[in-house]
Amino acid sequence: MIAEVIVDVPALGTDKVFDYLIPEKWLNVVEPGMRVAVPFGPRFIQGFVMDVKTESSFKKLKEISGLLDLTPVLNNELLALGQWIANETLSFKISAFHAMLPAAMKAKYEKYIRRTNSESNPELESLFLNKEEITWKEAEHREILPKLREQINRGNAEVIYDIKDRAKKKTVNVYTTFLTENELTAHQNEIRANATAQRKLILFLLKHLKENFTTQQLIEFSGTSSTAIQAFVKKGILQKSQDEVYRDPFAHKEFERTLPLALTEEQKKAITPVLSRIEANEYQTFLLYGVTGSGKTEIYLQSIQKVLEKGKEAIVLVPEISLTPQMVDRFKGRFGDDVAVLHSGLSLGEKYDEWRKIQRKEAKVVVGARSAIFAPLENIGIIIIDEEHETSYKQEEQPRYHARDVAIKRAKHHHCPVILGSATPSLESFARAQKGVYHLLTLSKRMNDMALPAVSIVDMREEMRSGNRSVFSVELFEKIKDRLEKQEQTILFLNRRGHSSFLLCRDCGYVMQCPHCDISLTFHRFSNEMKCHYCGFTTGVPDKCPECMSQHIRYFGTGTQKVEEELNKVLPEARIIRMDVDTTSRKGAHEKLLDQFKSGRADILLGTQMIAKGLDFPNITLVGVLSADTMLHLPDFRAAEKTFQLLTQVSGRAGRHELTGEVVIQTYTPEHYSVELAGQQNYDQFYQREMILRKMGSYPPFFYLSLVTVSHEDLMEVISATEKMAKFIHANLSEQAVILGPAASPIPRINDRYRYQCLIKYKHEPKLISTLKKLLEHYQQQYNKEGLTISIDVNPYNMM
DNA sequence: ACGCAGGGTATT
DNA sequence: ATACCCTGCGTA
Repeated sequence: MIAEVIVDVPALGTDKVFDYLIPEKWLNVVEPGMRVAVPFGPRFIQGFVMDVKTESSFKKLKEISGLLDLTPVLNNELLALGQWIANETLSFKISAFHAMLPAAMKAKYEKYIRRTNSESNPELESLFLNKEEITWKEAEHREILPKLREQINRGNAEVIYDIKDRAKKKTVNVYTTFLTENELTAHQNEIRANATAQRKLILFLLKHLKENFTTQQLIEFSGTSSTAIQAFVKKGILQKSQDEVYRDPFAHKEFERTLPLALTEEQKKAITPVLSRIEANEYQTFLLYGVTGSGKTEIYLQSIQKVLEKGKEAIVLVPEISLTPQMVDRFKGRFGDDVAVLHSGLSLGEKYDEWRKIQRKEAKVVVGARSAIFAPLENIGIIIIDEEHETSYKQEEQPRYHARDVAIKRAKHHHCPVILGSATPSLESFARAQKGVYHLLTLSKRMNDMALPAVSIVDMREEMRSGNRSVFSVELFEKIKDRLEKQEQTILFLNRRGHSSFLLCRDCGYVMQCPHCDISLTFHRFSNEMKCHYCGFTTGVPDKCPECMSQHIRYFGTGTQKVEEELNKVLPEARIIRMDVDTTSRKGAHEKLLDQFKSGRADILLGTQMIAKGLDFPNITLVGVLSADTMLHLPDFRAAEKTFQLLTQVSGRAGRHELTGEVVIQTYTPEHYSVELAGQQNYDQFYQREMILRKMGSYPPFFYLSLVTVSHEDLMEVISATEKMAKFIHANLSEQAVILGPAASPIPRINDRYRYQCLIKYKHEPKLISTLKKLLEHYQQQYNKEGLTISIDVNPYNMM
């Protein structure tokens, strides 16, 4: 028998199956979806078995050299899904498969040189330093590779390729006695009278024949000692073995069980079509458009309930870590141990264990970030994507897939519904719902009929004119003070992204730039350095302007730290929690800070992006957005949409319970429709206005986009290569396709490489993928020879 | 004539 | 990706 294998080499030339003989001993073991070790050229690497067949057109086949799994890690559905993703996103198949599995399962290669001749030989002794084997790295370091090669040729040594997983299964030692009662009694009589620990242990074992106990359990239950256990192992009374255990990230957490809540009329109306699709085993994508606080989660929970009752499984996608603690509480509270959680806050090993729990069918509900869409469930009854509009559902590295597309693909396979939920749906999804491609479900009322918070928009230019140069407008400041007096809580939101604190000379306008990238350097207070966020370049902070020598060189762009300092100055009595990358990078810090705020041990929660979503605390009655327009001016056609979504989401944090909420949005562009309409919480009108602009600009959802970015050290090379590519694309697509560019990328240089791009806008281009594939193949030689890089993003979200 | 570096190429 | 082979140039 012959296996078709995709090898672990992400390159154009190897993105196809290679045939290998299946050795006799594994004839009935090797199956599609398993990972195997294969000889590839002179080395050994990992590969995925695609198929098993009886004949090959290739003559001299090599044998599979090892198995990495005993059961397939990818079932047929996932195997096909991976190939589909590779094709749609122009990625290598191997990259797609890696994206579908926990990182722990990505192969780790280690190379050794082993001594095979054990006869006394001074040269071998000196090379191997009296060891059996040395690592390749060590040999390289000691510069003895040529000598070792000679020994290998003489047959005195060999190269060993070791392929391992990145994380191991965690095991504990367990002990069992397989002796009979009589045999144990015989042993009992031989134990010295003063060996109390041993006596206790044997009495205990007599009552628990053939049962498994860990060291801890034995000591605890029988009052014995670890020495006694070891002694029994030696005597053969106890058998030691390894038991696999899961690392449980929630081991020390109790989840309060909850029961389904009574649904409102509106919720009932929304859930009915979902339940009937679940019942009928039919695919349908629903767009659940519900204002913040309208009870979308309860709809998710009760839909899943139905799915579980039918004996099926569910996937729930949530955007990144930020809302996971609260979300996890709700899902674990309702479904207990049936829930597996996959998110980036878990360690490599923890993720691996959660994944295996799913694969072994020990979990039925998977809650997780983007990659959880690949959960190895075999009987999916529903897929839910919460905060559907979030851009984190698009992976920005190869394979550049969108979890929404994958969800729909899987749902069609499993004949089950998908729910896309959002208070501010992406224009793409809302337009599809309008067209009837998705089924629109609307929740227009907040639970308990709470009013939406009152929003006031403050023009910061006015503040500036009237002499207020603080980051707080008079109105916001007064309101914060008011909350402090009333002992209510405030959230202050600062969107630092795209507006990091850069260094600007007030006299000549000099902005400190990265010498390798066309981007300004960011000031890092913690390390007191200027840093480039793209290439990592770091330099000291100048005390005068390098251009004009002026002393008036200042940091611009207000960071959370600066706001915290200012708050401390003007409101020394306020207890502040700051949440940003710096304060939440430690494991569990996120949850800790939120708990602290929730329990009322702080008055103000000051933070970035991460506090915009999902927070639901009863005592928050004021939300302040310090500057609403930081992302409005990014070179991105979705800038207005992102601003609207963010402002609406943040505003939704206020007054979700008994107390009414207020929102203050500070902005330099109060007249912009995204700011104005977010203030009114008017999605529908925003949708109308934005759609007109999208139509005029031929942008999604009216047109699809694909972005080709070319980079090279030489500017002229990039321009001419990109021009050729634009022509090539143009020649291969229909007349309706619009090709923009070549034009310099929004960040024209990163890491000393110039970047040019070419944007393709199209409605229906069946030949697009094949054209882009041809393009990649065609320019491959150039790519190799001159260091030209081509990257293609089909349906890009990040235009940079 | 040999040695080494750099590029090109195949990997089942 | 990576190990290997080949070519070309430099040195002996």
